[in-house]
Amino acid sequence: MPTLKDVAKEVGVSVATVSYVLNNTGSVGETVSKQVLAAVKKLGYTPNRRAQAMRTGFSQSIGLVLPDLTNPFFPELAQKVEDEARKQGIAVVLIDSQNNIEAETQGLSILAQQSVDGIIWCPVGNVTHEKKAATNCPIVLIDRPSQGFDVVHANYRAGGAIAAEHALQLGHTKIGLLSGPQNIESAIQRRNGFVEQAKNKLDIVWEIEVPFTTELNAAALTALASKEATFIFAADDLIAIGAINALMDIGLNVPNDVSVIGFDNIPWSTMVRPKLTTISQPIADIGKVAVDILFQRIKAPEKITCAIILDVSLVVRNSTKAL
Amino acid sequence: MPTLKDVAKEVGVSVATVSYVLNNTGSVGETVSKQVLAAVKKLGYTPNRRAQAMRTGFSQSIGLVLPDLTNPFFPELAQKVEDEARKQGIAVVLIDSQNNIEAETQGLSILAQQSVDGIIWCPVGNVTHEKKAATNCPIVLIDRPSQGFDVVHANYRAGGAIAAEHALQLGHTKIGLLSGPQNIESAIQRRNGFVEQAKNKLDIVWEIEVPFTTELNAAALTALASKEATFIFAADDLIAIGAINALMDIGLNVPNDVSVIGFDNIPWSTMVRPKLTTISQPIADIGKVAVDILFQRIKAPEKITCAIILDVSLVVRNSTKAL
DNA sequence: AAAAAATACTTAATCGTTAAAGTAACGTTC
DNA sequence: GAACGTTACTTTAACGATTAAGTATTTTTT
Repeated sequence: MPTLKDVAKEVGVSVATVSYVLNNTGSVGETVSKQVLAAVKKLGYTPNRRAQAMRTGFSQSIGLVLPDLTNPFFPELAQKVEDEARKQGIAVVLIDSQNNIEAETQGLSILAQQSVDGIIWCPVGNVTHEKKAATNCPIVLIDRPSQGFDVVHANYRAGGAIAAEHALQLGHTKIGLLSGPQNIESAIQRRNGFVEQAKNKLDIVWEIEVPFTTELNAAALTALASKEATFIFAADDLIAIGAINALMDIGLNVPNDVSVIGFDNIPWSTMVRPKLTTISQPIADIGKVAVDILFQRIKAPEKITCAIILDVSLVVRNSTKAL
Repeated sequence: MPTLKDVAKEVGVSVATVSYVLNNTGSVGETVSKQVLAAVKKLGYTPNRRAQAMRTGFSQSIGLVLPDLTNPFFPELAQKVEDEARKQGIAVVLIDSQNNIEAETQGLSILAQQSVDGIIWCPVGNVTHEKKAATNCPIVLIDRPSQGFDVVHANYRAGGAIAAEHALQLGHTKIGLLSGPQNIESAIQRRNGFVEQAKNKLDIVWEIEVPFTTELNAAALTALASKEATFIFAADDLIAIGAINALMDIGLNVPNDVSVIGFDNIPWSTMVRPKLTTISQPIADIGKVAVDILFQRIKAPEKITCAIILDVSLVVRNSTKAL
């Protein structure tokens, strides 16, 4: 790979001059400037980001730490984040913790070693300020807020409330709750949003905590088989799809016997039958906003943290129906 | 972040000594050695990979270039690749070209700038040796072979043949082919494997080329609506799922009226109804083998390229049925 | 016991870049 | 025309690591 030195030799100037031309700093004559640019093109020079990072402290890379790429919410997000970063010439270092705290910690350490300029992080464990300090760079959380950190996420509380309102509108009163992991803030808020809106209006006949996957646990399957609920609020689309399949497996029809609503509006929600009624999050927007905020923080670190909460909306498809 | 210098000062030795201890090179006394290790722990020193890269030429990072993370085949692969790399302390720089050649080229250029040690690449366009030269590092292709490159992929040809055999076994003779993009080697081989095995035994009544997505084009929808075929071989599971939905939308039942077989065995193939009969690729193995080969090539560049072709198998579920 | 070899370090050069400081040459200003 | 400012460069130090080469000190060999 050609270096500044090669370009300098080609033109017959010092490396400093070449650097000045490329960065628009210092003062360089027009003739030399053009010669340098021509040589850069001719040799196919591109800056060595590692060397640049050593001098400037900026590696032109960011970290993206996700809990599980096999959850279809995240590939979409990752795609958007990578796209926004790439457009600005920034590399994205991916860590998939697979919902494992140790893997996540190890991943963050790798990011610190690579000295990324910032991190977009959807945490599986608790986010502590020591963990932040260890990374030594700005962090923007996504999906899962934590005190004292910048965060971008959808309005989960409102989403939960909208789902409850939808149940009400359709005349349902017997509600089953497949709430997500209640140690994760975004799952807590979805649940609480629903429960608050349901208060005194809807009857929550059972509530089971399940992970964010299509595989329901035994308790959930038992609850579904009890046939007590006519409307099920699932904490995300994966759970909803798992529930629909489980219901069909025991001979119940969705939406005729039971209505099911999901959360996220992942691409697959239109590919399953019945198509899923769900609360739509602006996944691409979350990715874009997270990158924007992170780049801002990298340029100018900020004491005051912000929480960007994006609107959600109800998408009615075929998995819910009036009683 | 603490540096070698800090550790050296803490112990009262030179940076060289610290470096020798950490790399098990040179000769260092046991007492000093222990003191250094203690100081490393105390200060929480981790090597600055950027600086290391400048001296040694190895950045402890690899690139992963994929065509589309929203195709569920790739997140699984990415997860495995990242996992294998992380276990060895290697960072993975992700590029999602979104099936766009320009984005891919730009991504490769970013990887070159970041001086990754090697690249795992599922190419959207043609793989030329100039492109390889521009990256200046070993490359292992996945899924899409190209002359003169190391590659890891499943036995597509055999997979196609197995699918044809399955159709034959079930007594089908009128076949519809939803072949994937015929500018992509892996799609070509899937098709050819099927067609060769079908020769003189099966009647391919129509063949439509569609992209690797669930959205079928107009020609495909027309072909499906013609009801000429009783067995459809889709080039991947996404296409198969799209086909099943399209068939159901026009009132045909799968598998009673039409059988559909996919390819890949993505996790979603069990979540759609009917569950998908498909040709299973060992996705995780592909990821692991690709990483292994790449690490080998990084350690010792090799002139002779290899093609690792992994076995596929038929997974019979509910989307195919005897005529 | 003197020479040679091994041990345990330090010094200093280097990777590719940036940027502060230095240096000519030229143009202004009074 | 001397002093000053500006322009257009070059020289050099630094970032954090590795490693060849150098230097004492100790150990082994003969």
